[in-house]
Amino acid sequence: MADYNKDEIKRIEGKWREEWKKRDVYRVENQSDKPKYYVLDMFPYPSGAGLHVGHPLGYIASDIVSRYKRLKGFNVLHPMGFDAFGLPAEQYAIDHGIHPAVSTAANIKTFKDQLSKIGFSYDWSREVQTCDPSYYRWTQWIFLQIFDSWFNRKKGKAERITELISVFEKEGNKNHPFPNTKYAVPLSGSTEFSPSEWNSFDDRTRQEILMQYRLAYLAYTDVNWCEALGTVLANDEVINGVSYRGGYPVVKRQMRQWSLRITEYAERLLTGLDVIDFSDSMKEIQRNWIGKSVGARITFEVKSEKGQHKLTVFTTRPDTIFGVDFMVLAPEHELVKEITSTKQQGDVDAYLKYVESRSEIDRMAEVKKITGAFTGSYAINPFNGREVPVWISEYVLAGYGTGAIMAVPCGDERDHKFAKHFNLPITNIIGDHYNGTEANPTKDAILQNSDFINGMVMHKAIDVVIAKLEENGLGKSQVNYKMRDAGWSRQRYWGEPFPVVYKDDMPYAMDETELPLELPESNNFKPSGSGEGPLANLKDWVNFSAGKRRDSNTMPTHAGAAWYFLRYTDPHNDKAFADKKALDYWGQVDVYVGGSEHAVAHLLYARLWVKILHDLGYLNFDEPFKKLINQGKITGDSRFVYRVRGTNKFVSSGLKESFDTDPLHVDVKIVSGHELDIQAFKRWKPDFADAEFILEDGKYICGAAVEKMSKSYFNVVNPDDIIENYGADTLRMYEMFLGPLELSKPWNTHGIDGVYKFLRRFWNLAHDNNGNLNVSNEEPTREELKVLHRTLKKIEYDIDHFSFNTSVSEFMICSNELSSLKCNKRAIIEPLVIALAPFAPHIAEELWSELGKTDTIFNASFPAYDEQYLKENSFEYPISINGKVRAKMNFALDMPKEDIEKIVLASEAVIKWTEGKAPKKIIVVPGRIVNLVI
RNA sequence: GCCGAAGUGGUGAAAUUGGUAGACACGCACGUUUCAGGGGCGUGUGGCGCAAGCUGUGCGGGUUCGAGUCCCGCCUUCGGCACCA
Repeated sequence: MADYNKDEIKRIEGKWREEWKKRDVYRVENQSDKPKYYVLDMFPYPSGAGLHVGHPLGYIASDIVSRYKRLKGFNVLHPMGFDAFGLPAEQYAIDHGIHPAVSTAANIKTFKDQLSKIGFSYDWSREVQTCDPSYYRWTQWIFLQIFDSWFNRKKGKAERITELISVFEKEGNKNHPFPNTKYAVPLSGSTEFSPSEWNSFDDRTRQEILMQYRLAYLAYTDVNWCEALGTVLANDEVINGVSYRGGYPVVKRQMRQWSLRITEYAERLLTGLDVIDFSDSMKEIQRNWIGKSVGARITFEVKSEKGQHKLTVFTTRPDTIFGVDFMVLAPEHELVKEITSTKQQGDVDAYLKYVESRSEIDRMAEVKKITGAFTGSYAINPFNGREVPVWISEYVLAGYGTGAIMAVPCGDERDHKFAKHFNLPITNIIGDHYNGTEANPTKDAILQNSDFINGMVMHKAIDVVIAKLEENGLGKSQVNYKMRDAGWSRQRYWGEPFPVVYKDDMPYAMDETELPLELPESNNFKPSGSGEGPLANLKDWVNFSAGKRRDSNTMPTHAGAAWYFLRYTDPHNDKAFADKKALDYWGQVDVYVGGSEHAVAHLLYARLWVKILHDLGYLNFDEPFKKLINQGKITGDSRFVYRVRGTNKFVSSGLKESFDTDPLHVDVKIVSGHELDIQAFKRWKPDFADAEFILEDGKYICGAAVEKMSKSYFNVVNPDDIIENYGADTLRMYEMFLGPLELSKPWNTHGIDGVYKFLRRFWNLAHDNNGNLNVSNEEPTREELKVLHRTLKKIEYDIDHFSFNTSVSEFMICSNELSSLKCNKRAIIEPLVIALAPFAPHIAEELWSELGKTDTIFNASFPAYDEQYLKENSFEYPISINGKVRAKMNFALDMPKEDIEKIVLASEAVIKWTEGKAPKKIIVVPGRIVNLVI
């Protein structure tokens, strides 16, 4: 027994870490009489750099929640694992010749060592690693279920391919047309076939047709090809049209690749957002990504030298149909070569050549540049027969809608600029709302020059026009989504191999019993150069048998992460991805804590996989995460010294303007606040051993900047160092105290003393000067009970609202008050120790055991607060007029009776006088009467 | 440009949802402790003012007995998307 100092903290924390492990207190069972609660962290990618203080932020929050829920009587699942496939390990292997499996295992060990010191309550027996064959066996298995499914649009859900086949046998595909006509190529001409046609197709044709429907399918899709790196890059490795690494140009190139048909789930992914508890911004990011727009498809006739053609456009504004002054096609549009007139051929060819010459970078850099060419043909407005010219231009994207638009210059800014640039006439259909120099996209104008919708308000005319289009067979209402299908092939080594075998170039699912298809051993991680991944180098593996071939691509890291939360429920199962009973028992994740950077990719894929597995009957829920909390990033607080150019002289920040200087990052460890420790600086690097300094007021003051934590900025704060000096409990509480969880904030170790002092004071409440336990069994006073119950209530409220910074404050207030009351009563201390346990488990457990408890504090129950102690300082007084309560007043207990009477009379008068406009509630506090005016 | 979030002391931030703005903590100042010290404890600390007092939550209006909180219009910062018809 000693003071709560550095050595004692080490002893306590070490002791309990051991003890908890020995007693296996974190193990969770899959059945219980208690209600379940599932608290999940986004599992980390184990990078080589180890943890910095930013990483544990979310983990601490989720740990507090899970410990609290456990104290509240829930059976809590709180697992951890590793997203262990991925590019950095592969890149490291290329650079250092160390196999990804080796470096990944080493990194995982480092992570676990660091995590274990922070006192997390993970059930490590449930750990998963996505690169483990016993795990990715089931990633591959789920992939095969997706491959074996199609989306029945009539029912809005996924079904087995066998059901589609029986539909084809009975009725052909007339009720289930190809989902994506872009890829519907196996049939010559028509995209519709009858049952008898289906039955006459050979197996190869059938497979190709089925491929068009599968939720995991092969197709020629664009990839980002980087010639300089000789490899394909993922979208997030391409920044503004150049490679993330090296900044080399990137071009689009077609390759046969796997995709997931996530677009079929666009609507469900969108409506699902309404029933889950994500932040507004997170939902908004997903909504934007899905990008739903409602409008109509309208078909125009086009007259050209070669004859009549149909041109279909998508528009969200069918009400502007009479303002159409021209049409624009994407340069890639298939109709371009059909309708280009002889006279315009030169212009069009020149333009197509120009478009082709432009790289992605050029396009992005010059978005505002207006270019285009006239095709020489005219389209006919289906309502009034007006002929308008058809142009081509880059600003119309081939990949969205139909790749063609009807241009309404008075209402659309881009169309307007285009019209002005090429001197095309502009029809005004919105009267005064159009000023002749700028388009106005309003929906509230009264329509003019608009035939049968003249005089109508625009937003009301939309449905009228659609009805008329459908009536005349000229178009129909249509919903469009920006979201594209998800590319699922990566030309990489360190990922899950696709569990398929190609025969005659068609992929067939491997048998379930043959899984996992293990990643073959290799020491060659370099891309094959042909655009294929490193696995293509392993010829024996790829062409493993005559006439049979394996896929040389691997899945993206999103694959393993799309379902890991399901595996935690039953991580050692080798008969299924998880037992149905376990899945049903744990159900949805109640709280998911992680960074907002996964807003689109990971969260959408996880939601997609769960929806598919739900449709196929494996899950009884179709949203994985009930509630999502995005913890903010913790940034680094960098420090700079200023070296006078060409010298070894360093000038203090305030004086640097008088010199020509270069800023250099300096290790934050040798700076106290902003003052540099000059001796430590001289020792830091040999170059600085005889550095000279120009000081201000005898000090060297450093410059500062908030940046991402990075080794190269020397601003990384390692949690191990904090734990070494203050202990894990202080680290945990301080990270929470720093500010609201969702906020990003720079790390600053300065305030940590406050939290440390609190823990010491709390410790001292129950200990005498010699460090011996000193609690009394006296009955607590009303005042002490008030402090206790107010604290318990506040802590409950705060944890339920994920407001951990205020709970830490509340503990401080509580301990300050108890200190000044000199309260060391067991009846007060004991419940507070339980309340503190989620935040500072080590010290709580130690106090708990000192108080004579033999069982771990985890199995205690969170003390309930009692309202009766909280209402004591004020009372409520109803104010009645004619026997009806019209307002309530709260009076402080110590308010003199005469004053209360005066106020009540005055209030009644006010309420009568103002006829009910008076306040419902008036707070009256000592020394002040709030706004009583007669 | 569009969408989302947010602007409160020297600093991190509270404000139980419309009711004493700045809790709690850092920092700072003063005091104290047989205190060598950057340690412990205590007091003070939004600004102006000796004071009573005045003023104060990005800016300008509004609603209300009462606004950090609600409404309208701006400004700034941070995130997301970016020719999506």
